[in-house]
Amino acid sequence: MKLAAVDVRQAASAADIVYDALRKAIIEGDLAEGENLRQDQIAQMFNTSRIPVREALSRLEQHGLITTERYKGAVVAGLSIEEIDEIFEFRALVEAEVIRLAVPNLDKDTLAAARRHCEEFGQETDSARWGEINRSFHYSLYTASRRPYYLQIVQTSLDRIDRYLRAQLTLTNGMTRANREHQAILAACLARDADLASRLTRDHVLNAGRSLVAFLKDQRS
Amino acid sequence: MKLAAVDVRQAASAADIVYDALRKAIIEGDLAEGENLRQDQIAQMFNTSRIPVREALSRLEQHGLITTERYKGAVVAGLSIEEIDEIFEFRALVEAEVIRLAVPNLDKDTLAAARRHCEEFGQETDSARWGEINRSFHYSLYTASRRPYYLQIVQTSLDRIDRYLRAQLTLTNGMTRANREHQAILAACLARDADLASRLTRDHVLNAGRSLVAFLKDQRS
DNA sequence: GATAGAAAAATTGGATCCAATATACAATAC
DNA sequence: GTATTGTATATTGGATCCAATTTTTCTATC
Repeated sequence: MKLAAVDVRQAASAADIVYDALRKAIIEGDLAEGENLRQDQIAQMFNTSRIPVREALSRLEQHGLITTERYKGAVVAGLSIEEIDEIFEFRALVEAEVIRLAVPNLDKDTLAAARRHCEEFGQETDSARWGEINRSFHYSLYTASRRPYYLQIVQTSLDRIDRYLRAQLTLTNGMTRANREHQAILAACLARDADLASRLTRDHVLNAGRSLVAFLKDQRS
Repeated sequence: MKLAAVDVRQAASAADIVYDALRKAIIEGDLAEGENLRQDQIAQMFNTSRIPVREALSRLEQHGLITTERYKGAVVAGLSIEEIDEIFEFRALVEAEVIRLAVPNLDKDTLAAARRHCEEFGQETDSARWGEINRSFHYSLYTASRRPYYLQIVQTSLDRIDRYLRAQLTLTNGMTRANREHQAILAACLARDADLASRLTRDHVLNAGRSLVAFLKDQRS
């Protein structure tokens, strides 16, 4: 007899499942900013009690995706223009460093995967998938930095602003610029030019931030 | 009638209280690495049920201060040398940028407060207080950067390694070097030299990291 | 005495129940 | 008609109870 070894203890708890689902829904913008998250309602959706829901909400609050008020409940967190600006500035700092650390470690397979994501991004017409492909492209390169702590921070930063980015990309045409910048970053990686890749990544993030902030300023006024 | 307005809703929940207490205990090293955290035991300590305790543990896990395994419970998280090294490298990157952004905004009062913390750090003989004073010194300057998101990240990074730093400072004499470096950083801030303050902060963090890693390598072998 | 297996105890995850608080709405005074 | 008070309902925070799982202890066997 031959069986694939599976660690059954990896089975997720109800709180994990609820957390993942809510995180995804918030990131993808399926839950509107300011929308109330009723514990009972969510519990029923997942056929569970409110206990795991509360645990999930508590975690989401730690990551800044929702805000809660005692006896009032949780609402999907909204970010001010200033907060969004700060997060993009932060991402530019950290991601520029991550790609710099990654370049020396990039192997053939990683670069090939990044190229695929890059092409996929350019060809995809379903705007709902851009956010995901964008992450895949950058992460495929970032992972080579071998800096799990950096990457975790980058992920929580991305989580906070992803919903805005997606909304903007579907409504404007920031895609073509993003695509061009992706190709330039990839080219710098292929040329093993860490400094250039770092500078381009920094600009890529800052451009996206500037473009998003301008979009939101217009939309919110 | 005239009464001072007080927002009664600020009252913390049981989960908040437990979270704060456990976070403090872990950061200060009162809970040994690998130590089991029994829900029941903690609940009794705080005269509450296990529900808020579980919420607190869930939050602590999100911040990397503990690790949990399904049906097995929570233990105080330990960091490998590599992880500690990475966190110091990350802190050096972010804190160097934060101080650079802070310098232009430093006013008289802030600088005076920083000077007090700096002197206090040099004079304090109770090693248990060094960690706290160290934070106060750096944060008094960092706050002027007006970057709440950066500061939040810096805080969680510090939280992760604080216990190791404190243990080392009590056993070795890294204090005198730290004190000298603090004075240099403060001087650069007084001279409004953002670049120098940034470089010195970067070196300060990297030096602390190198010193700690060397100490731990020796201790763990 | 050491070891494998079964029973018992301990521990966690989740469901249900109760208390505290907030919100919505009706009743009343003016 | 409007503002204020009281009441009913909805919602959250926490306690208690039950099920799933792990850890420990006991026992039989060698």
